[in-house]
Amino acid sequence: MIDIQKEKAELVELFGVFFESTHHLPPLASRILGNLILDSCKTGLTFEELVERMSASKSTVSTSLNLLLKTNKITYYTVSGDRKKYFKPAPFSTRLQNYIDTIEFEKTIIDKMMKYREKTVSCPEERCNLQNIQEFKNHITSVQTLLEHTKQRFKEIEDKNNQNQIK
Amino acid sequence: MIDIQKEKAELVELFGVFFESTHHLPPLASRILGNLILDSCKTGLTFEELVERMSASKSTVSTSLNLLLKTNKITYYTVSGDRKKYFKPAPFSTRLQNYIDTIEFEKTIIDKMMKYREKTVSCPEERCNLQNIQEFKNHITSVQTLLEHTKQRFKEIEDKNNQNQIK
DNA sequence: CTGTTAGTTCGTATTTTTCCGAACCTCAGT
DNA sequence: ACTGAGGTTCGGAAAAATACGAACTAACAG
Repeated sequence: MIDIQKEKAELVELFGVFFESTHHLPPLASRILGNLILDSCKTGLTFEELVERMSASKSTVSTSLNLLLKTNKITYYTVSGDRKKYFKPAPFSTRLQNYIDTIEFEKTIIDKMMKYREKTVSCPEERCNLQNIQEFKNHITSVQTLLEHTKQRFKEIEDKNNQNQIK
Repeated sequence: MIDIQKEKAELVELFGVFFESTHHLPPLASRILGNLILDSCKTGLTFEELVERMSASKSTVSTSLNLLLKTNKITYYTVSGDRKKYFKPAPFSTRLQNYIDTIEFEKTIIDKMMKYREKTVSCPEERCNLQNIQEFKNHITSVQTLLEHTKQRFKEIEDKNNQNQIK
């Protein structure tokens, strides 16, 4: 029993470190997200449960949750006749969309860079480099397509699950 | 002329914002990386040139460059009989490797999570969720394979270029 | 209309990050 | 052995991020 608790704590910590560095999230927000992911399929965690688990203040938990909501990392649902919010990690389709958006942004920068470079090429090496950049852009476009495809698959699964719950 | 300068400054800034948020880099390091990328195919920029362009202190530029080197975002080469270092962005193959490593880390976390979850499943929903996680893991493995493939392609191009330079 | 639950907002304390300048190091030329 | 170029290292200042508590709001229950 105590081992399971410990294993869970270590996992939350691992997720924490991962989210802090890859998603650029504050420590507490990262741990909250880790906790939600580990308990995701259960009913979801309430504000108060999180305050207790994290042993953090209400204000910080509130701010963190709002940050996670704004960046589409989590969602919440409510039950009528109950004022609590039940927080869950955002569905995979949404999380994948975040990556797609990042790549989209990267592509617009690359386009601008290529336009700038075309105006300023001064040696054959630079021309060759431009080709490489185009290759790189093609590559991230493939990644984007792959992400889009997976997102669509998850979306279908998620929609089906939602319909079952409504029934 | 002045327009080109302005366009370049805007691009450095765009790259700066992008690297700060996606690679979690300090402002100055991000701008340095942006500058190196924009001037990449030329001879590379020296320490002093960077100090001047960034109008930052030597110490900060030194620290930033070492950070960028340690995280494999840039490289440098030297010319014999010249003590200067010429900094360039790391080749695409190396930059792609960074993403591959991140995904590798993510996979180990997912594996640990799945082991934990298998021990603690308590409802059919959770079992379904586990399947989704497996699907997600399969997805990021495909991304990894795609990255690996592109990396290999760039590696060949880069090796060929290096051999030409030696000749 | 009073109390309670479920949070939010705001000002501030604390911690961490980022950057700087001064002193220092190292190698090459003289 | 002295000088200068090309950096590095270290202590600290300034700025930014993170978390906190107290006061507040909004909705509902009695």
